[in-house]
Amino acid sequence: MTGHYQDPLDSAFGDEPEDHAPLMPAREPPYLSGLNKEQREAVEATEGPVLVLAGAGTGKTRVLTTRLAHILSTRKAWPGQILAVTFTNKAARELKERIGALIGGVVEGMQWLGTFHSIGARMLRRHAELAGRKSNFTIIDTDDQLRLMKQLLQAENIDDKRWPARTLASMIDGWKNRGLKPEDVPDGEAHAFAFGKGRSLYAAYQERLRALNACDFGDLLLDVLTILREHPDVLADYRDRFRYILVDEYQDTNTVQYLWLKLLAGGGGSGVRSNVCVVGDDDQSIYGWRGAEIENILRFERDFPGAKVIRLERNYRSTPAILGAASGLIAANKGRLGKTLWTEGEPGEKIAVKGVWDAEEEARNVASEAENLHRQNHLYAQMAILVRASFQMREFEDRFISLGLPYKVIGGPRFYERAEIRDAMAYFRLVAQGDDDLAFERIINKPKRGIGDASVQVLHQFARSMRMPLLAAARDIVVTDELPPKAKKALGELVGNFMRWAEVSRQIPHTELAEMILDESGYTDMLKADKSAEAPGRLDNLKELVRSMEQFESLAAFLEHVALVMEIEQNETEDRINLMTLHAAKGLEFDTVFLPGWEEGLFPSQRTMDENGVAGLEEERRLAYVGLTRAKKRAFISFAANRRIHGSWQSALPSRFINELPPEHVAAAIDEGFYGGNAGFRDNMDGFASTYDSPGWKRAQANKSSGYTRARPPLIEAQAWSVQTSDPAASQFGRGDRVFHQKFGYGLVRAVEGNKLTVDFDKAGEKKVIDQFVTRG
DNA sequence: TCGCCCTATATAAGG
DNA sequence: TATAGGGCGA
Repeated sequence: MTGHYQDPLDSAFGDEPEDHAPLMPAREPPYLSGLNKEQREAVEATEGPVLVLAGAGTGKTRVLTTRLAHILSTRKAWPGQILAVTFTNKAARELKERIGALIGGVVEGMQWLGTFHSIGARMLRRHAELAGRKSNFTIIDTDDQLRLMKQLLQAENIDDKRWPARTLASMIDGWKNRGLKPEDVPDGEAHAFAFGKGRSLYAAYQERLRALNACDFGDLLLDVLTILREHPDVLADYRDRFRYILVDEYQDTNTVQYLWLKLLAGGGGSGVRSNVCVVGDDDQSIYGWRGAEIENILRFERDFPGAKVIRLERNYRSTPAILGAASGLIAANKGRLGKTLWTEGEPGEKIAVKGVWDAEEEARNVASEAENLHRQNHLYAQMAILVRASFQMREFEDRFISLGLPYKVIGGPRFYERAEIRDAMAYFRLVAQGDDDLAFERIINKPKRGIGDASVQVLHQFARSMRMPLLAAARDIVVTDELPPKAKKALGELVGNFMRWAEVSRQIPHTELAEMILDESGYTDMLKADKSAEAPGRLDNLKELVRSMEQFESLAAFLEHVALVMEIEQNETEDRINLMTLHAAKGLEFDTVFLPGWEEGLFPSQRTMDENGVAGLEEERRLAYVGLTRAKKRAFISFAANRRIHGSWQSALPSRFINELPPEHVAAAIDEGFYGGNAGFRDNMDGFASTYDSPGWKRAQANKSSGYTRARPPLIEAQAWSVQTSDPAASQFGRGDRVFHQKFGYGLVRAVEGNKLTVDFDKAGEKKVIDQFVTRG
């Protein structure tokens, strides 16, 4: 049986002619065998611009690696003549490893295979002087970025309560993502921050970075773009060098990356017909909030006239049922390039959709389902729970811990983002580069050595007047009487330490140096004295940090790696269930996928819809599509009628995405007891499918999304799903009423606010509930 | 300068 | 509900 899903938007492009020259079978290289027709075409179409639309699970990575291997083994280019860009280090690593496996041995010399940022850093170090920097510039992290901006706001006397540094940081990031230098920022946008100070703050920030010989992640791309634009000789050199260009996840490129690429690839009427191949899937574009422009991929054929478009549509991952559900869902989006994914085999299990009372029950269900599968010899490692927001993880973790079910969280705070690691890194950075003021500020009083804000201010003043970096200024200030004796002594010791560390750094291995710094600075002692629960873990992390330094030749090499990679590799052999956000799941696959929290407001996220309207909703829908297509064999979707968000209870309707799943691929269930004591409704509702097919349900959905007349749904839905939409004035309860709630029991109404009641429950304490969930008691 | 308490706030997270 | 950061008293 074949699942074949017609996509109504599929006619956006015509079929490609089959015009490639057939290879002689006898001489066919082994790596080509096993590729399907389209994959093979994508591998062999090496010349001219190519867009490979790779649907979920269609063998994209295989095509990418084979294509590169093909170019190398047919000697079309040397490794150093290929530019291959990815978004994540993981993807870059995987490419490198798999090419090696294909052509035998390790690939040497692919120095231009990497992330946008690592390639940007490489280029910028080569031409640093053209961007007004020295080639040993520091790459600052988001912490440093924020600290710097706070200083700028303070210097400008801007109230950082009203205009938080975070907001400025994200505005500047946004501008950099769009390739805008301070002078390019449109007036209107510059005025959006602190009464028109946005642009000058951006300029001041850049000025400070330059003075610090530092740059942020955005600069790694924007400065390179500027250099390529303003120095035709440099551009010509790179154009000449890169015989083949390959970009992975093209739908995630932002404007700077796009402009950068277009310059290098010579698109847009430059007359150069370059061999640029971009690979991506418009249906999996989920990073608009990070600056990604889905338009880039939609527009590729116009940017590179005569581009060949190859669609990979045969899915090797999921069952027809899963693929059918996902295809049906994504069909609701407009403005797609359109693909018709298909697969072979038995239809497989339907998507299980289940409504539950609250998040706790949802977690109980998922856990017991997982245990069931595990008893039937399914590996936990082949199961994943994909949530929209990380706060949803808590319920699952609680449940797994109490059951002793092994789990692991993917993503989340990364190793190099931990405070203790950043502190240690700041010490190392400062030893390597004495004028790294941001690092110095970070650790000047960590561990506490009696140098408070006041002393730091004095030091700042002094450094500024002497036009010196802070560390050098500290060395000078301790022979004056500018500082109080205590601070003066402490600072003197610190400066002495740094001078000594810098000295011995030339003589001893950097791992030894690292240990010396951590011990002599008092940092390890501080953690040893710390009796909090986290302290031992932090000490372990520091040990791990020193251990990971061993793989690097020098301190400088290590620092560059950390700045760009931010993660530490860990080998995983234990059988554990995976818990992560939907975003973190992109590119992964599992036999079984649990998709909890499909509720209006949570998924699709209300905030995204408020901020970005239909485009936001469509991105949420793509996220749902990504989630579903992670599943190979089975998917479980659930939604909870009630959820505690930031401590207060909220009720929600099932996600509209549930309604958009083709019914033939869905098996729905309502949990027993969902209607609690409300006997009489249960008979109508024994199958959820009948509910959401019912006219009442459709009407409720229509009212929900139409936005204006929010009619109160019929009582039956009101009871079943609750509403956030009922008339605020209509609460039938008043202060002092005695009420009963299904979950919390009896209580006394303390306050009424629209349809929200604050109830003091006898057992559960004070809670906010929606009036539809209580009855008179 | 340190530490405690109070209050404001709350997606997603790559490099 | 949890946490982070600011304000204020010792």
